[in-house]
Order: sequence, then structure tokens, then C-alpha cells
Amino acid sequence: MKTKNLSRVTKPASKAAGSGPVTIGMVAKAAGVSASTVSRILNGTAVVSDIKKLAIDNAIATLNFVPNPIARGLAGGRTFSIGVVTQALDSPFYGTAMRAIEDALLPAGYNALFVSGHWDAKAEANCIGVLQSRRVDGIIVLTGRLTDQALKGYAKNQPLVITGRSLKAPGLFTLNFDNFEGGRIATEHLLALGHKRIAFIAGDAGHPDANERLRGYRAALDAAGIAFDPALVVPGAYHELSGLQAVERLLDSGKRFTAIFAANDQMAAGAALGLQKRGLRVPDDVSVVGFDDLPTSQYASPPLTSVQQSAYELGRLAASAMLQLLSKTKPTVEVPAPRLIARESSRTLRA
Amino acid sequence: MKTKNLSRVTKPASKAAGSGPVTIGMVAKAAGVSASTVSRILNGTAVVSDIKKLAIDNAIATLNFVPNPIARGLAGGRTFSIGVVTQALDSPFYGTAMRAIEDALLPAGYNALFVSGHWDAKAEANCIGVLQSRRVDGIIVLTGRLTDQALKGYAKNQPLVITGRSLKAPGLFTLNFDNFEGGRIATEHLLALGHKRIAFIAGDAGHPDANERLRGYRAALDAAGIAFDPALVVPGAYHELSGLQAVERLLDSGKRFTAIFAANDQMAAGAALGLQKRGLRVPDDVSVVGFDDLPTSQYASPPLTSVQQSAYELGRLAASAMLQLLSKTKPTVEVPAPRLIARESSRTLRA
DNA sequence: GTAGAATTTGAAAGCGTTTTCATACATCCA
DNA sequence: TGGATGTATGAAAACGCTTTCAAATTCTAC
Repeated sequence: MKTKNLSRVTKPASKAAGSGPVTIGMVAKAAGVSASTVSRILNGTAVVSDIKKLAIDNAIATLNFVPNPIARGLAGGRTFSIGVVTQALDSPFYGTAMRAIEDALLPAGYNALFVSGHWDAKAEANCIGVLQSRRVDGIIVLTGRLTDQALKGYAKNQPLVITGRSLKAPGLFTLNFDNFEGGRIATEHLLALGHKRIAFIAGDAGHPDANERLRGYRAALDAAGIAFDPALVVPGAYHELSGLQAVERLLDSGKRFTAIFAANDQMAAGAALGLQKRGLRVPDDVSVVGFDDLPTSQYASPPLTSVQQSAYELGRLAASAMLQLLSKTKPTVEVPAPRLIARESSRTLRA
Repeated sequence: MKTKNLSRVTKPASKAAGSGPVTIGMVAKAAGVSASTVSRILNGTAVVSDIKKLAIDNAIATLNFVPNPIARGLAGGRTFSIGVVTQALDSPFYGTAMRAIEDALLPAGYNALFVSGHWDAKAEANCIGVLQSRRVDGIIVLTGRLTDQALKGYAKNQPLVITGRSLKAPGLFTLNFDNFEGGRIATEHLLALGHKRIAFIAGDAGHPDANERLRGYRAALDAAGIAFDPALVVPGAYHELSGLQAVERLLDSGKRFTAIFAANDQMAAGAALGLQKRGLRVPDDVSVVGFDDLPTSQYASPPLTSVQQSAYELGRLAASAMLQLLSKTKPTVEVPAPRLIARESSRTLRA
């Protein structure tokens, strides 16, 4: 009764004389050894004679045995699952990163547990609580708002990989994309096209990424000998609507500009729409550059020039760093440098 | 050593005299009862005297006890986790559905385990295997390619909720969006605007949704007394690029058309881009209608007319159906009817 | 050939719950 | 008052695995 709906796993309904799922004990019996020995080869925790190993491998194969992760978790303290705190399950950027994480973890025998923090430190803390209660073996935090201090604390409980910041602590590995450089090259691109009045739609101020991108924008301006004009910087919130509103505010202010650099692609899309609503063409009247290079940006109308920040790569690296952390080796991964993908939303300034 | 990195959960580091996580035994001792009794009030499986209940509740609160889901899973056969087979972790549509599922499951004490099937029956079967091995209490399959037969089989092992098809079997609940009606109203909308030559960019042929949408398109045409023209139907694959390619094929064929109905928004976006690349304006030269009403479609240039299929609602309903299934009540949820959201990508046919 | 070390193995003790089973009371009705 | 019911509780047995511990075996070296 208790185990009624826990059936054997891989083959919905096949041989296996007994009833219910096949256990390590059944394998042991079939192979003529003890359960301990089976466990040992399962985990590689000790050498067993070749003859027994063969018999066990055989029994496992014929019985179609799959170890029960729940029992494994209870007994061994490892669940072979990695918690992933993402900010939004439905974000195109993080979605891609999640896919990469899954792709990297599954072959290693780990499962990912995705939860979303909704860009809120409190919710994130909650997420981590949930994940810890599920006894995940490690946690990957995609960006997020938790303080460095809190993160360091969590890292004491299980390995932690964090993107979007730089931090050093035991059991913790950070993976930081060079947002400053990204902001710089995007601005540089527009400058090279002859633009001098470049508006910047900022990201959320509480967000380190956003601030770095702004810094990059200013650095490029500086390098070109163009004075920074605060009136050309408008706040945004990383979603389409805020990009649209930012453009309206900009236009209403009467301030002149020939290009817009938005701190992410979603705002850039909103900005492009806002421009078009006011009868301005992209890129003929105003050039637009985004950040992130979302998959859809390639198919926007017009296709959006953007700073490539490969979400897939980020996720992949985060996952492999976690795997390395779990195997007690020092992670060696490194985030690729930002790259500008020029498309049709930006063009040389018309004379 | 073994339990070194499994710490208490909610408060990173606080009271709790002993070491490591607090267990049901510690609660029992603190409350002066047996572990069985604590378990009983935890699960509500038996009445306990008010006096003891109070003492236990108290002990739980002060010790900050959180039951270990792993142990619960082993002993009780329930893991309080629901597996979700999505097709793509990074799809805007399914992303939203996943968010809804998480939103609905978390308050009920359940966690979602997301895995992706990549639109491949074999991969999906694999996913289900993984989920079953994790002993999830139920599985939600978002659309997917598995056969009805296979699904019925899986439903024998644990409750199953499936979207995108209609099927009856014990332990199984389906949630079907009316794709036929959606296809019909989208086409009707274009007809009402005066269009007569309406191209259709189809979805993947192996996909019931896609076929239903096509059926709806044909039905609307029929009702308007317009002959169906196979040359106006081009295949697509539900992503932007395929929409773009479909338009190119259409244009190259020389076949005349004044409107395009794409079987999803992503293809509609690609189609709009393809049109613009060839110097055709949307909606002035060609009207475009999509399907799904993705959040970003509102901010496309121009904003896309689409059939609203609320992914959030779908996810929410799937989750609550699952919860009902788990509590042995017959699910009562029903999918809302399709609704057309008219935006600027479609307009009356110019004389 | 044997003491001692090294290696392979199995029995048994957990891991933290749920659940069964039996016990100790309280309650009821005649 | 006494048996028959019923009800609240605790002890102990699962759940399926890992891991410790000690025994059994094999090897090494003198």
C-alpha cells in the first residue's frame, strides 16, 4: 500500500519477478554478494574484486536497477541535486542559462531544482531555505540581490556558485561578466558611427550589473572627450515597458539625441517601439543598441545591435564550476569577454 | 562528518543547542511526547489531545523545526514534489507556464522539478524516468510528443496532468486549449478586415496544436466562402527563423497575399522581419497575426495582433488540477476560451 | 612457514521520517 | 459493576541506501 505508486523506473512495465521497484538488496542477492558491496561499486568507494564486480554489473543490468535517490539522500547525505536560484522562470535570458545548466548537470548525474527569487532579496533567502530543506548538494545563484555577507554565510552550508558579482570565500565561486567592458564597447560602437549625443536607458539602480554598464558608457564617453550629460540618462527597470516609457520621457524632455544605448535588450525593444510610435525610424533617425543579445533580438524589426552576453555559456560555466566545487577541485572556468554584435538597429549618423 | 553541510534551514545560524539540523526526535523530547505523535500532528493523520498539540506546536516553533523532505520521502513514499516536463526551459511561453506552476505549488507545500523534453518523445520518456526515479508525487506534462498510450501507462504510476490534448484515463487529467477556435477567430479577424488572400505559416506537423490551428484557419475560410488554397500554407517550426524563411518562400513563389496568420508569435515575429527585409511594411502592405500573445509581442514593432492563450493561466490550472488529483478530488478546472488581441500589426485591407 | 600488514568482504548500525501494532485508558450500556 | 468499545499514545518496524567496524582472506617479508 505504502509503495503503491512507486514503480520501477526505466521500463514502465517489464520483467523483474518481485513486486515494486528493484532494490539494492535484490541486486545483491542476484549477484551473490552483500548490499554493501553493491553500494561500493555504485559509488566507487572501494575496490571490489573483478569477478564480483562483473556479477554485480550483470545483475544491475538484467534487473534494470536504478538506485533510489531518496534513500541515497537520507543515507549518504547527498541528493545529487543542485538548486538553482533564478530571478524569473520566464526570463528569456535566465531561461537560456537554465537550459545550459540542465544540459551540463544531467550527464553528470545531477538534477537541477529551479526556483525563482523575483528580484527580491527576501524571496531569494526563502528560495535558498527551500533548497536547503531539500538537501541540495550545491546552489547556483543567478545574479540576485542577496548581500555578499549573506552569500558567504550560505556558502558554509554547501558549495555556492554565484553569477554577476566578484567575491572570495571558502566554498564559494563567483562568475562575473564584464559589464563595464560591455557598456564601454556598446558606447564605443555608437561613437564610431559618429554619434555624439547618446542617451542611456539605465537598469535598476539596485543592480550591480546596471551600474557597471553605466560606468562603461561613461568611460567610453570620457575616452572620446565627450562630456557626460546626466539629462541623457534615464532610469529603466529591465523590462520592455520601462524602455518605452524611458524613450517617452526622453522625447518629452526635448533633449536632443541621435542614439540610444539601453542596458538590456528588453528595454531596447521597448525603446524602439517608443521611437516608432513617435514617428522616428530606427536606425535612420535614431540608432538603438541593447545588451544581452537575446535570441529574439536577432529577429526584432529591425534586428537589434547588442552586446553578446552568452546566457548559455554563463549557465554552462556556472554548472561546471559547481561540479568542480563538488569534486573538491578549484574551479577553473572563465567568462568570455563581451562582444558587440552589430545588426541593423544602429547605423552611421546621417550628415 | 557525514551531515556536516546539512544545516538547519530557515535561520542560517541561530540557537538550537544541539548540533546539525533539528529532528523530529528533538521536537518530541522538547514537547515530552513520542516522535510518532509529532508526526501525527505534522501530517494530521490522527487526533491528538489539545494539550499535547499545543506543546508540540510550541516546540516546533521554538526549535525552528522543518521536517526533512528526504526522510519523509523515504518513509512515507511522498516527496511533496511535482515533476514538470516542459519542452524548452527557455521558451517564453512555457517559461510563463512554469512560473505559474511554481506560484501555485509553493503555497501548497510542493516543489516543482522542471525538466525539458526538447520536443522529442524519447527525451520526454527519459524525463519522466528521471522524475519517477526522484519519486515525484505527480507529473505535469506541458504538451509534448508522447503517445496517448504511453501517457496512460505513466498515469498508472502517479497522477498525471497533461496540456494540449484531450484524453480520459484513471489518474490522468488533460487540459486542452481550444486551438481550433483560436485559429478560427484569428482568421476571422483578418477576414473582417477585408483580407481574402491570407497566408498561413503552419507549426510543426507532428504537433496536434499546430494541426488544430490550421483546421481553424480552414474553417473560417470555409465559413466566409473562400476557397482554401494550399499554396498559401507554408510549413514552419515554431521559431523565429522558420517564420522568416516561410515568408521568403511565400514571396519567392510569387503567390499574392495581403495577410499572414502565423501559428505562433515567434514565427509571426520572424515573418514580420522577413516582410520588412523585402521592403514590405507591416501592417500597411501586409497584416500579420500571431498566436500565443507572448508578453514581448506587445512590444514588438509593430505590436503584434495575436490570439491570447494565457500561459500563466494554463500553468496555474495545470497545477491546481494536480493538487486536486493528489487530494483525490476530481479536478474541476477549465481552460478559458481563446481571445483575439488586436494590435497594430493588422489593419483593414487598403482599397 | 609464520607473524604482520594489506586487502576484500559482510553484518549491522544508522539517516529522519511514517506507519503499524499493541497498550493503556476512558467511555459506554446493560 | 463488568465486559465491550473506542480513543489517544508510544515502541518498534519499515523505507532503501551508505558507512563503519570487524572478520576473513590474501599478500609480504624474513
